[in-house]
Amino acid sequence: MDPILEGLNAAQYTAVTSPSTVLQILAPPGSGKTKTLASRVAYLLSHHGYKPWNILCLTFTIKSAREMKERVAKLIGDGMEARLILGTFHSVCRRYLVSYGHLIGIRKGFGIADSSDTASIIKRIIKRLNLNIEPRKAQSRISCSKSRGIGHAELAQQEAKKKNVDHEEFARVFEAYEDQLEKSNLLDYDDLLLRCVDLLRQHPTCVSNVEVVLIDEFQDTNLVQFDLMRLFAAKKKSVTTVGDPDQSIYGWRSADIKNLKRMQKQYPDTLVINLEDNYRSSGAIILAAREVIEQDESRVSRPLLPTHCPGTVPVLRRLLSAETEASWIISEIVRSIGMSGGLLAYSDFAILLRSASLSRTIESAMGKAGLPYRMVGGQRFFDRIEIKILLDYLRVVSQPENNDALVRIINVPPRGLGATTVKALLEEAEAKGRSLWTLARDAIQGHTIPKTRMSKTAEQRLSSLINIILTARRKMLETTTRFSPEELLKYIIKKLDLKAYLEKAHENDHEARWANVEELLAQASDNAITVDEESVDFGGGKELLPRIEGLEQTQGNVAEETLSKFLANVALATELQREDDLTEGETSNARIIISTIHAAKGLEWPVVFIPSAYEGSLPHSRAEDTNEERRLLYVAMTRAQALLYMSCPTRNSQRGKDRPAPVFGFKCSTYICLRGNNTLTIPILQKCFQISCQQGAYVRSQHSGRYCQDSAP
DNA sequence: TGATAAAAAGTTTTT
DNA sequence: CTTTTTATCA
Repeated sequence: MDPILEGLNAAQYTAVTSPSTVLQILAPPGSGKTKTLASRVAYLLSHHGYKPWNILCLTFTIKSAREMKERVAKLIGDGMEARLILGTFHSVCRRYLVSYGHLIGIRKGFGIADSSDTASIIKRIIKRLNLNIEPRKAQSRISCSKSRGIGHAELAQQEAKKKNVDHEEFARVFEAYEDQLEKSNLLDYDDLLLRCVDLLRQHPTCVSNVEVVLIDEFQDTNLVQFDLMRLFAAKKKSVTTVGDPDQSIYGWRSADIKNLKRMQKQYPDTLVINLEDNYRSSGAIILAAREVIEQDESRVSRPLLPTHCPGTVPVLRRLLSAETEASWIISEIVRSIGMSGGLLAYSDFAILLRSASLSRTIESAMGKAGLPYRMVGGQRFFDRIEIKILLDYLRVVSQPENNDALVRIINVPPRGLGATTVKALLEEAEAKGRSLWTLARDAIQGHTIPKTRMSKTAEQRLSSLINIILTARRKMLETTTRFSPEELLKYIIKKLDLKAYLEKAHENDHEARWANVEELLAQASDNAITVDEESVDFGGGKELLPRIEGLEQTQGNVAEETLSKFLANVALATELQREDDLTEGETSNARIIISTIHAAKGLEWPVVFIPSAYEGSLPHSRAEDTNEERRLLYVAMTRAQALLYMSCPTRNSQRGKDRPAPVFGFKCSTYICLRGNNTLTIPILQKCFQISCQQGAYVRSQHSGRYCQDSAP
């Protein structure tokens, strides 16, 4: 039997081998979704004779792109996987825009504005226009508009009819924002997709080679991504999507579940295949998870069948405080490892959180107990201040006309150019229609004399900054051999005397910060940063995208593009793979994982904890869609293979002093109680669901048997 | 005008 | 408990 088809069940086999050109696979948690998709790619390659460079495979996260690639490699090998067009929506779009952006007037070497860039641009605009919209709101609204394919021009038209002050102000912010991005030659996350849609609409030949499009996590696509799918598949109209409506947890990012139906309408001969068997979790866990998801009455019922035995029943535990909760989790971990006789390792445990900020108590308890852990999600490595400084320097080297990056570094380390001076310079540049960089450079070189006055020392220091940038640029452009951003970083660090600056500015923890800098250097040098598949062979002269007859791809300076790609990868990377910190003989995977639920999607562990499962946190108090929060809990629960623990503290010490937990109409004492035959009723998401509990699971309770009582003193 | 100190306010999830 | 804004001083 063909090794590609080995070990597939009937439904998976049908999905992998289906001759239908349009396929919609609905795959609940643990049903072998990625396996099926990877097998289909392998099958198409080996049985249909497709060439890998004509297959386009889109995912949402870098992690799943990587996994996809590994799986295909395992199935067919032969280096085929490296030649697939495979990556996240954003990275693939970036690739097309780099190669063909010139066709729709996108300037060479554009940068990517990450969410903090976006935030600061919007903040500045609102301040300048003297509006009183909340910057965060404006930001999400802009992104929402864009994800529905509505630009500021269309929006302005719409708003003209509405005649609403709020809307009008928003439209102004939107326009100014777009204008600012254009000026700085930046594209934000939504632009990457939106402009790629423009490109493919106007120049469909760019993707005329594409024979099949495959999309993972289809329930997370938004309208623009749906358009992208259509456009990518325009020639052969062959599309395979995999997804699960029950795991749609990105509605807040404008993911539109209607895309499933929309796809069936777009391609009338869509074949829908349901995978139903769960190979991941114990029967009891599936049962509990199903009870949660089935509370959603608007949901179309689809079966999820356990293949494993019932196993141990999930546990819900109510505890005094977040601290108690953390130490309970730790004691459970230690106990399980002990009782399993070493069968379970640290890496078999995961703690999944609604919000990253909840990790604090758990992390500190872990630290005290000396358990090795790794936090996934939360603050990104690249968001650390010292790293951002360096990256901003690189961005200025890459694109000096990026005003925002320049503003952020112009007085770091302090050069005597305070807010007022910078503001004056910016206004002058604006008035002259030049970038801040050009203005400053010409001023220093004596071509023009700026109106803005500054002190002699400030002028000298500014001059040295400009020289650093100019020299760095020259270094980069003159490089003909292998170039790595590391050299530039080293040069900048040396010139700035960054170490001394960090020691002065962050007395307490400058060592940790310097370590981060060194980490960044390591990442920049060994290409580990190029998490994105396409970047690996950049220097080798391999083509980014298959060459298309009669279409010219942008060719640029190799070093310049390496730097811009490095920066793009940083902007698109969620986290950094750190395999190198194996301290004290531990292996890097011998760690307990603490993660947000969102970041845990697609993963699985033998033992999963879901702390802070109380109303206000899950469902989150600021969430708009309770059903989505419910699905979030469903996703979290279905990460567990053998043991599932949920817990909730009765008190909340987030604001310093102990205070009763946010109630939101949910009274622990009323809802959490042990009924006659060992059945716990849990108030999750307004409706109760029941988990029958094994006798003895609570024997170690401080409240010997009396679960009905509120444990708060 | 810029740096420092004190006060205030703010916390969802991610490409 | 931390980060960002505002008031004061050099």
